[in-house]
Amino acid sequence: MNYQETEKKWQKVWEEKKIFSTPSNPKKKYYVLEMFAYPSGDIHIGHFRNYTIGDAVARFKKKQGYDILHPFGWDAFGLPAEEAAIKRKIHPREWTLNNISVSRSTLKQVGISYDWDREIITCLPDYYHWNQWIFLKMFEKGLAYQAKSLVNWCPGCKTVLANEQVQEGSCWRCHEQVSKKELLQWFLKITDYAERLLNDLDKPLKWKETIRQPDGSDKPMEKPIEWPEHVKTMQKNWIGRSEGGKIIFKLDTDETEPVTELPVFTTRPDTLFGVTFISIAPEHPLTQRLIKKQPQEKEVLDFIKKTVLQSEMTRTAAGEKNGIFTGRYALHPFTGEKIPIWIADYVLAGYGTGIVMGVPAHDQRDFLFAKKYGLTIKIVILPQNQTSEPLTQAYEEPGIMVNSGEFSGLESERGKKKIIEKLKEKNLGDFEIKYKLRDWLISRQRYWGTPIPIIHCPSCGTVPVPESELPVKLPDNIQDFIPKGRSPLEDVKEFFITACPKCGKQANRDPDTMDTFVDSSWYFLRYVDSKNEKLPFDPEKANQWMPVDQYIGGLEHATGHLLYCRFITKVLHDLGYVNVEEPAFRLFNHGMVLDKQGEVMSKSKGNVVSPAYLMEKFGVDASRIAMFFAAPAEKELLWNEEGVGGAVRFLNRIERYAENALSDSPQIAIPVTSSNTLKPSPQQVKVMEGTAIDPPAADSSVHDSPVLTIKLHATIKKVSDDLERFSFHTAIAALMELLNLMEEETKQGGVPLSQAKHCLEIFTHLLSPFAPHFSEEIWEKLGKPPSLFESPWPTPDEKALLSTQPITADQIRSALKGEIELVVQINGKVKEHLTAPMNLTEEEIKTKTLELPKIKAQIDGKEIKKMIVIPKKLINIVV
RNA sequence: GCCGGGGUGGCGGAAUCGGCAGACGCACGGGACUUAAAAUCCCGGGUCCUGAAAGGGGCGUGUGGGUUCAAGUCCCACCCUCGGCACCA
Repeated sequence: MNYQETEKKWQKVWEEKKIFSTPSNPKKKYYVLEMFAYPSGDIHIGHFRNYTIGDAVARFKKKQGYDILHPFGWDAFGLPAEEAAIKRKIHPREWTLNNISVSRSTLKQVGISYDWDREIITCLPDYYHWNQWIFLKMFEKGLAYQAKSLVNWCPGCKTVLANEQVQEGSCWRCHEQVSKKELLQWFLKITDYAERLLNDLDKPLKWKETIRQPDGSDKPMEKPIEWPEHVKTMQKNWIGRSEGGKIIFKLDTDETEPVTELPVFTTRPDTLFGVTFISIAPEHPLTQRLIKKQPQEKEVLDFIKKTVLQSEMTRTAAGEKNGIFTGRYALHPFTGEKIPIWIADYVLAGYGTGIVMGVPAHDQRDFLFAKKYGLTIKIVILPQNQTSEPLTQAYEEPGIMVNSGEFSGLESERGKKKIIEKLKEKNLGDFEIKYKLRDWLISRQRYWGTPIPIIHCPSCGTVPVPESELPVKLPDNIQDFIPKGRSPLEDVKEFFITACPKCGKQANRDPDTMDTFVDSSWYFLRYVDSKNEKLPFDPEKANQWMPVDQYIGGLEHATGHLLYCRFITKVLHDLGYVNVEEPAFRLFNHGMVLDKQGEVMSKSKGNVVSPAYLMEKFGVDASRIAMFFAAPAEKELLWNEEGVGGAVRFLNRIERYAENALSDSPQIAIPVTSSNTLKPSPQQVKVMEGTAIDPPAADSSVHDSPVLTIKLHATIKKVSDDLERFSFHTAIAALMELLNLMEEETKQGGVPLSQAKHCLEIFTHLLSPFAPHFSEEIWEKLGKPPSLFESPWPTPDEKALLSTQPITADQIRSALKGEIELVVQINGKVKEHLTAPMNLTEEEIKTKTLELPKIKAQIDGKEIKKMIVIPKKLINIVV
């Protein structure tokens, strides 16, 4: 088969017949979505793997009768476009759109079943218009706000970063060490949704009725999202909920100072009586006031200066903790005792209140700090039935409270509650829940992004751009993309200087652009109505198609994109634009593609494999089969070209079988020399012992091979189940087994032409999600009308299925004789096999087993303690 | 340090509910066909011991223990490895 011709031929048919167009009124919908692509050059083999998985799912579901939505688009804003612009002196738009057209053409050539009519490109105004719209809706609700705070600053990219974009203290993109800066920035209030984002990971949610039940029916259902457990766990850790309490320590003051409160957050209120110091983050605004006019003022200021300048990495690296005494004291809320206030570098300004109560006996960090500076260590929790002994490290487990006034003797878990309750009465504390999750910082001081639709007016303040004036277009005429630490848009006067929508006086636009994760946080909703000019999408259409039934992408987005898109979906839900509360019902994470040595593919290493190259060399279908077969889809794949040979051979064998089965005078099999030349030479037309498959018998007196029939139905079941659970490699292995048996049986002369054809037909259906072009071609050769993808997926005949699965040909043969092969073990070790009629009683089986010569010999003289008979499986003799 | 995944032939991997470990394939070795090569087809293979051979026996799923008639699968402890988080009070 000439694969290149075949590929083109069927891609054209699919397009002409609009096979993959989305139906407008879905009855039984299925939304398959792969994460869209960032267009940097052409797509690579990693993308190819991702999209091929989605393609197989979409084709399988289509054949099962679902109305499919399977769209694609481009995550087109972002820094690399600017970098390219600086390096090559071309406009980011040009670079981006060029890459899109190259990548799109590759994707079309590999025949992924997208509905290209719904394609979206986020850097075009008809898309980012709606980023701005969503931003304004959130601004109205108080979910978008501007605040001055300590934010992550990347000196490499010269812009701020969201928490999710800082990895091990470095920038996710350029890997420079991230520092902290205090800046006025825009945030989205994801923390308001922390509790829901956490709960909805496990809470049963109502889904529309078209999601299929395991039993095949289509009932409404209530169940939690089906996401991999590790993704859920990562999100839970990221959200980081902790229950505890807020406790107020009052500053020890004289009359000259106002009453000052030092609130702390703790998860261990039960250790309150063990507090021997208070520590405050160096960045905390209160510190400056505390130390004013203290004798050690200068030293403390020096310490703060030094610490704040250090990068987060060095500060948090080792266990070493540094601090300095402020000279001030706080008062214990129960005892009134004076407690020294320290400034400590291990206290984070951004979490809790930025002030911590130091309990060295029961917190390892406080312990190390106290040891270093010679502070008191006071034990207030003891393990059950133990007496107090000097500690070598903090005791952090629960226990019995001691030295805790009226609370002594209480079990610590109960004590937590009691202490807070008492403090609440005294107005010195309350129960509180804190999250590690911070609000989502979305402003970026860069050009290539969505302009923030806000105008800053000297008299009216922060004014949103009216909806009717959207989109605020990104200006084209920009000279300089080199980052300077403030947005380049500030230098584009026509853009930056504008009139205030309220008072009409001269005002400035907000010069920052949005984080590109805003674009990807709702794109799946745009696909349902990608050309809408009035709204980001029609709610009715969204309710028809949402949620995404199957989302497919890499694990790198577990705490970034996958959290943001859940957040924005909930916001849009609350605003009444969509019914679902979660964007995707099922999530699948595919593994990465690495090179032979297990190294990540990258341009700089020069080890990138392009789909275009594979297409050229092996054809799309053989490449797909090789990729599916090489490793489970969720695991990483070490790409090795040698594997493709096996895939090519597999397809050739199918083709050869088809040629034999379908030839007018099926007398012989013809060895195929290469996939392109199928011309039998006279020498080749010679039956050679062992060289070829004998033809399927045309003679109708030959009866169907029952072994093959049973295997065929077992394979239908196996492949269907495997597709459902994303086990593509075992599905292909099952097809290989079937082909092996088809050949073997045919060779024995036991397969009539009609059965050979029937097998091939079913085979073609089962192969089609993996090798779509090839399957269409065989389908056509079988005399079937195109397209194979309009023809339904086969279902196994239950009567032809054996109860035991999986089954080998030999097992089927025994079964056909009404016999079953049982394993005979002695003390759990396999010694013999017993072939016996299927319906023997346990007693008969026992007798037969003991008659086996080998078994007789082995148990000779030993006492049989017990015999265990597992019906249809095995006999174990215990001696 | 904490959380999660994983460890099975030369390699990728299979074993879906505790019941024949190594399906399927790659690479390899032998053979057939060929002037030759390629292609194709056939055969082989966990490992050790024993035997001239047919055969027979033992050991085998990271390590050590346990539960069970039976463990790759369940439990406990540990080692290695990959990924995430990392002073979150």
